[in-house]
Amino acid sequence: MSNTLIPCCPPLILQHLSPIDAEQLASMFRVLGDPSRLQLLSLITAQPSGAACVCELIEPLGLSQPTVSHHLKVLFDAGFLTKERRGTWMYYRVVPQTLQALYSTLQPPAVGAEAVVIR
Amino acid sequence: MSNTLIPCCPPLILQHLSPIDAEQLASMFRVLGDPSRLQLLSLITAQPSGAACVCELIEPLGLSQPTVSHHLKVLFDAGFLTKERRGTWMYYRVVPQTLQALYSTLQPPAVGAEAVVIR
DNA sequence: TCAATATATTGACACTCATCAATATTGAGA
DNA sequence: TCTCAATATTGATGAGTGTCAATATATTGA
Repeated sequence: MSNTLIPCCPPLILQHLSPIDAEQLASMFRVLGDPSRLQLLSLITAQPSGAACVCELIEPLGLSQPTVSHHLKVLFDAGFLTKERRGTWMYYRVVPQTLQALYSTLQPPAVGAEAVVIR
Repeated sequence: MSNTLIPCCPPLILQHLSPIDAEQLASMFRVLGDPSRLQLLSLITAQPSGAACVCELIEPLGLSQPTVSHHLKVLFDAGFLTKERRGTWMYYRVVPQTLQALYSTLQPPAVGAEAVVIR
């Protein structure tokens, strides 16, 4: 009732982080560590269709076309976006599972989380 | 049953992200975008007492003392750690609320999340 | 006050990366 | 095939940053 803890989301803990895991995880956070890329994720998500072409993203970001393409490539390579051709346009779409997986790494093992959800 | 969605965690959406919010959020992710800093958070959390002094963190990280102090300062300045003097030692402790707040920004408004949890 | 220990700061260097201009590539239509 | 529009790539540049050696600061104990 008055419990302020979200049932499925126990306190965040980074457990047994090997150097390799740390580098992998850090590389994902590094991708999100740029305001333009966060705005891209936000803008694409905000589209009614859930997808956006490059030309729709240039003006709201206030960056050059090559720079926007660069950021989209970084997001794509990291698995945050998918892309699909439609004629000359390339439509990008957010992959929610990637963000989901990312912050799952900040939580205790899924077993414990599952248990809390189920019981 | 066969629903793969976690009840309390609807698809991640970054909504209405202003340039200022984007920069603030990105700066937090940037702090986590370094493997040494992730390892520091992991190591400190793993301590039975929940706290660790600098001298305990140097050897497992394999970095120089000034570099470890530097990373601790970055984490402290961003609100991921607290510090407390005990004699000549300085003990650092993880602030779970900061990590919690960080990934809350990746989710839809709490209202929607609450609703999903309750039903 | 002095010495020893723990931590923080400074300065320098190498490396990464965000950005743009210029150019290349791709696809559609004539 | 040619042209045009949309996107991607290349190369260059400047800003940021992770790292260390050297040094400074702070605390304890004699």
